[in-house]
Parts: sequence; structure tokens; C-alpha cells
Amino acid sequence: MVGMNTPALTTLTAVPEGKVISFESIRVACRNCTLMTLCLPLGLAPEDVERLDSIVRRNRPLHRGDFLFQSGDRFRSLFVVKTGSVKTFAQSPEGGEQVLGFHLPGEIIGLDAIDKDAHVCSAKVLETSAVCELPFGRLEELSVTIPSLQHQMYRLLSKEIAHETEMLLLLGKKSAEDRLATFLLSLSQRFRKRGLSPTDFYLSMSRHEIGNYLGLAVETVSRLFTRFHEEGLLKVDRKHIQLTNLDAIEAMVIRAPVEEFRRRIS
Amino acid sequence: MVGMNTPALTTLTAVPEGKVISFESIRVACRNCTLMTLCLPLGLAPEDVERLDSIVRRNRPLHRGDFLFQSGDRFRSLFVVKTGSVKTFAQSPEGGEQVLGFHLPGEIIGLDAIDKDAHVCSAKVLETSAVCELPFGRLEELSVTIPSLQHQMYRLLSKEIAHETEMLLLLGKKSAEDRLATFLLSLSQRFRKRGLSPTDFYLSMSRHEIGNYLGLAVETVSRLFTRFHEEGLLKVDRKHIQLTNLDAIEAMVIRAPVEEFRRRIS
DNA sequence: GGATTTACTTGATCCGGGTCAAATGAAACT
DNA sequence: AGTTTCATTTGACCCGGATCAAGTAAATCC
Repeated sequence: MVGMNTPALTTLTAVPEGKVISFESIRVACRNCTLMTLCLPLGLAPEDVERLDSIVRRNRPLHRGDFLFQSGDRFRSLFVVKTGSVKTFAQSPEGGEQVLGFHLPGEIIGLDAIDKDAHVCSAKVLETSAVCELPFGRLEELSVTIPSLQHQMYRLLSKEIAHETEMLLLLGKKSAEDRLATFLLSLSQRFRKRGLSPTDFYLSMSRHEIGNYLGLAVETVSRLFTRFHEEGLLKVDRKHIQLTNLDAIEAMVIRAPVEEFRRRIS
Repeated sequence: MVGMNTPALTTLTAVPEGKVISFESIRVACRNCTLMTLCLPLGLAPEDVERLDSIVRRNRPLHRGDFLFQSGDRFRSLFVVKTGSVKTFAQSPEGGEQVLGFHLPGEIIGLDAIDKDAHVCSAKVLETSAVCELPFGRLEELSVTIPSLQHQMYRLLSKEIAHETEMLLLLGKKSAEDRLATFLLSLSQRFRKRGLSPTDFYLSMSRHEIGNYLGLAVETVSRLFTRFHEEGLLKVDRKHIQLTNLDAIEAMVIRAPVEEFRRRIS
């Protein structure tokens, strides 16, 4: 109980469980944040980063199972994952749940709540995580006076749309195999951007959550991991993943749907 | 060749094919536009609507097959459908194509291009349509000086994210039957908002395009239309649809995934 | 440490919907 | 009007992945 927490995705955190994190350690300014290029400040002048910095709230670390917000909550703030990981999901009245995304450090959560001024999905912490809170009212005020911040906000929102479009393509067209490969490749690339190993990492989410996210049954996910392992694409041990043939996985994702193609030669 | 064009979705347009539309007829100000509550001006003061109006470009009508833009094009403007309909789609190098959406009057296209400053999908006109063009640079300048416009832009972008999230849910979880029902219900509701019949309309897109959009084979779409017809849910004649039992279709969409539920009682 | 619970894996079976093939029907072309 | 072309429908068949059913292994609880 005193040891390190699950290593899942937390190479950046590595926080002893049970101890309260020193507030000093997380009270760093945006300017010093390793996520600076991933997060909002991208493309802002130093003085504007300072102003943005002044509205950021750095809350104490959250633990597995904690909610950032729940569907229906009044929308007050955007959240940026600082360390750890968070999943977002929509739930239907009957309890059915659709995982919408897994969010790594530097990624922003809550953009879908601006329109209705209420959260339309829930966000749950997957492992001990630190999260920055950006009160949206303040952010909006600020963006009125900082055109480049406004521009970044537009870009951010637009990027989210483009990203969801990719997911639509994934769920609409690709096979189970393609989906898992795409998922693993996405994680790999995101880890790389964060200076972590793109080939050796821990999953902070369960097989069930992966399946739900990809529109697959748990059993299918499990079988695919086994098959990928047998085919030498990766090594799996519980939540520990090593991508031993990243090229093959990339190739698997790249080669696009061939249906139309085949129709044209015949 | 001289008669009315296909009635598909064009109850608002009804433009004689071959004749150039009088520019006067489309050169109405946003303030008089029937789409005002659907489009950007929502929540803007009259004087701000005027300013917005001044940057809107009203191009001559486009015809079936015309592109608003193609994937890879430099991003310059957002587009608002004024009359008619437009589809957006992403294409993979091999020619595979994924329909991303069908856009009706008042709906905005191109929001996913802001981030990369280039279009990431293509937009093709499905029937004779009028489209307003909003040069994004101008729009951004304007939104710096009009906080409420900025707010509307954030809302708009956020709404698009929330909408795509719903599509993810659809593609990730639901059956073919649910998908088509959801699609028809969505059209119905959008027609209602535009003052058109929610139960009697023409489809401007082909079965193939519907199937592609919903992640289904053409044959499946066709069979479902037949089955829905047999079950008395609707009448189909070519592209003409009459929803004769809207309640049943709604019920079909509402009842959420029950898998988890069943697991819990056992 | 042993018991219970929960997560994951593996095998067997089934079915929704994709694929293939062909017929029919509209629309466009000559 | 007759031909070509493309869209849609319908039928037959098949397969990927869901579902059902155990079995196994971790993690959690006493």
C-alpha cells in the first residue's frame, strides 16, 4: 500500500500512493510546464502565457475512480490532464456506457460542453492524476483581449472535431483488427510526443473499456491481443504492452479500405 | 429539362433548372434570412448582425456535383448552406470514401479545417444549392471585437463536437436498424426546425451514400427501407419518404442498449 | 494465508449484416 | 424508341465478431 501506484501511463507521475503530493511540485507555472507545446499556450507570446497562467487552477491530485465532472453537471471549466489519464464516456439512461476517449497529459477535456453550458459526458480518472482546471468564463474573457488566444481556442476546438471525424472513419469502416491496431498506434504516437517510449507502455484502462471505446466485445479485444502477440507484433503481459513491430502495425493501419478498389478492377 | 429540378430537399429552393437565379433573390441580408436562428447570428445584437452581414459572400447557386472545397485545399472560408444540401466526406488514398455528414440549410461546413489551415474533408453539392461563404480571416477579426460573436463561435464549434460524439455512439453501438431509424429521425427533426414537413420529404442522397454514412452496405439500407415499409413505419417511393409512424421510429431510437442491463439482473 | 471478487482468456456456437450474383427499374444518350 | 448506364432491389450464401459458457489468474478483502 506504500509502494508505487500502478505504473499505468504514470511514468510522468510516479507518485507514492497515500501521500499528499507537495503542492510546490505541481504549482509550476505554465511557462515551465513540459506540456506547454501540447496544451493551450502553443503559439502565445510569453506575456500572454503569464495571463493565462493566472487563471489556471491547479487542484490536488485525483485518484482512480474520481470524477472530473458528470454528464448533466453545469459547465464551468475545461480540464487539462497534467499527469495520469482520464476517460470520458456518455451514458444512456439504462446504464449502457460508451467510452468516448482516453485522455493523456496535455489533452483538454470538456470542449463538448460549451454549447449547452452543461456537460454531455462524464470524465473519470483512470489512475492517480493531476489535472489543471481552466474556468471557462475567465478563459473567454481573456480570449477577448488576446486575439492569439482566441485563435488557439478555435484551433483547439477544430482539432477536436477533426479527431472525432477520424474516429468516425474508424468505427464506420474498419475491421476489429484495424481498430485495435489504430488504437495502439495512436497511444504510441501520443506517448512519443510526451517524451515517453512509443513502444513500451502500460495501459491504464481495462480490456472492457478498450472494447467499449472501439465498439468491440471484450472477448474480441482479448483474442486480438493474443493474436497480435502470436504474430510477433507485440508482447502483452497484463497491462504492459511492448510494440515489437511498430512498422507492421503502422502498415496495418495505413493500408486503406480496398472494397472500392476491388470493384474497379473487376 | 425545363421543368423543376429534383424536389429533393429543395422545397425551400424550387429553382428552375437552367435559369440563373436572380441575384436579388439571394442577396438578402442575414437579418432577413429565415435561417437566422439556426445560423451564426443566434444571440447577436442587431448591429452586430449587420457587421457580420458585411463580410458574408453570397455566391451564385451551385449544382449537383460541384465542390465547395476538396480535401487538402487551403482553408479560407466557412460555408453555410442556404438552400439545398451538401455532403462532406473524407477519402483515403485508394479511393475509399467515408461520408461524414449531410448538411441542410443553416448548417455550417468547414469547422474541421481551422486547426490545420487546410480542409481535411471534401464538400460536394447534392442538388442545386445556394451557399453563403464566410471568409474565416474576416470572421476571426470580427469576433475579436464582438465578444458575443466569439461566444457564438465557441458554441458552434462545441456543438459540432457534441454532434460527432452522438455519431460515435451510433456507429459504435447500434444495430443497422437503429442506425437507419436514427438517420431518418435526425432528418425529420431537422426538417421540422426549418418549417418543412417532418414526415414527408425527399432524400437528396443515394442509398449508397446513406449506407456509407451509416457504416452499412447499400443492400442493407435497401432491405431496411423495404422492411420498414412492410412494418408500416414509412412509405418509400424511390427518394420520396413518408414517415407514417414517427412515434414508432422515435421509440426505436430511444430505447437504449440493454446489454449491460441484462447482465445486471442475471 | 485463504476466500471472494473482478479481470482476463479461451473455446464453442450463432447471427447480423457483408459479399456475391442477378434482376428490375430509372434516367441519360443517340 | 432503343440502348447504355447507373441506382435500387432481392435472393443466396458466408464470415467476422457477438454471445454464451467455462476456466484461469490477479487483485481485494477478511
